[in-house]
Amino acid sequence: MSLITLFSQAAPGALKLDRSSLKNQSTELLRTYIVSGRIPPGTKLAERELADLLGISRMPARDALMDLEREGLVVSKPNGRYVIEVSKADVQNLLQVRLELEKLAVTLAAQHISPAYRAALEANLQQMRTAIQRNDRNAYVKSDLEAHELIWQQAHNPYLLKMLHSIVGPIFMFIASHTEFQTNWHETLQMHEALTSAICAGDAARAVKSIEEQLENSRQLSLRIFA
Amino acid sequence: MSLITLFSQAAPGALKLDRSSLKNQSTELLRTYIVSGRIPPGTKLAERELADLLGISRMPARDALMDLEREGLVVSKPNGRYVIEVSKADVQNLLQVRLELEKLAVTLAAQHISPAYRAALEANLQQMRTAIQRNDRNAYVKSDLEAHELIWQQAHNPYLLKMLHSIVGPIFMFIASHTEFQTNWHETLQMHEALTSAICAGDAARAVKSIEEQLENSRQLSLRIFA
DNA sequence: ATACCGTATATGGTATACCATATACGGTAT
DNA sequence: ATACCGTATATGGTATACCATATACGGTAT
Repeated sequence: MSLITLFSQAAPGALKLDRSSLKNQSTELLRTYIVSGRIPPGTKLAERELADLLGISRMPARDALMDLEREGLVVSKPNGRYVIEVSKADVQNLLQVRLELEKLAVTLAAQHISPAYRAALEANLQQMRTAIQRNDRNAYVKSDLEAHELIWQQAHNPYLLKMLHSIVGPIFMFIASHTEFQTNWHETLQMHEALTSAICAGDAARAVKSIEEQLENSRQLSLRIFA
Repeated sequence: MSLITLFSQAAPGALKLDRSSLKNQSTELLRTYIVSGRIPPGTKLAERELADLLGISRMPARDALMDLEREGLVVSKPNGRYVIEVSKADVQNLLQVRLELEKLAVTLAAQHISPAYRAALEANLQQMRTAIQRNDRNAYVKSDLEAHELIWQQAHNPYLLKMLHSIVGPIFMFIASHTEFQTNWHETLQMHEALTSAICAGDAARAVKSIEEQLENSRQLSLRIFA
């Protein structure tokens, strides 16, 4: 399906951009669409088409595409740019790297625990519980991402944060493009609760164990998708 | 010192670019100069100045600078782009992340050992020994980098490789900009030999231990620089 | 002498036109 | 019918002009 069709069908109102930093706005808009699966893997992304669609010139559109390319969500082929298609090996490799980075992140977060941070983690858990009660998938995914984001922030290592951001994009895109395979929400909630409690207790070892379980779970899910 | 002065003094011949892919050539040229310290931390990098210097238009120059910005070697401030200045905290944070990635890399490399790969590692060690005998600093640094590159490649995880590439840039830049603090070459060689032997034996645990020592050494060196 | 204000200047951002190259596609010779 | 060749077309790459904004700097009022 063409890019234009996808946009005009799904999001008639989402195409307005402020007149400041068209490049960054385009990047964020495209990233959201790609990671959420609304622009599916394999979609062709041509500079001119994108520029026309957003009502801007080729330059900011081009810049946005190059950003996403470096971010790993877009690949260049000799005849144009495309949304990445994540293979089985890709998911395994991505999760393998992510695991090590997340282990470091939870370890550092557990060392930097503070009352305010504890409260933020608790508030996030509450959001997740509410989302589950209401059966609100979007709210659930959002709170899930925010939980990790909180931990990454609290590690106080900007390089680690940057790497986690960049590796998580393709993983979430992959999961989003296979919504038919649902995660068990209650199970995930329990794992989040265990992780939060370990971090709040300053127990790095338990936190590492918890994140290992959580990502092993993701790995199993992705294996089922390819099976 | 201005960018133009730095270039014209040091490298009268290095400013020729082919007419294909000016952007990538500019990126590589600049990266080499920054990582080696020939363009020192804090240098201002203006699009127009760079374009004039290379005899190209602003667009490929701009693209190159944006590449390096995402790579972490350049930062944007409200009044222009600058070569990063690595603080004490930066080095610690960078090495902390690098350690986890390198541990994963040597573990995977040890699992993928093959005769051809063994030979490549041995050849690299020989290069390093020759460089030390000849007291050739450039050849030494080159063989050092190549040793790591070999291991990263052999891990067979493209995402890990990409991350290691991007994190090592600022670290090498930092070390290069403090050449007055020399590493002990023979000590480094011994550590490389130990690491190589562990990987060739397929002994992941020993390889991890070896890379830990090596990076702890780098950390101590950088601490001395700031002391 | 000092504080302020306004203009000059430098910067990155954006739009547009043109170029090089690779692909797609249709016509033509056999 | 098939293989080939050449042109049309789409793509990203590059050059250039203009714009918006932030800073620097000099003049002027007090």
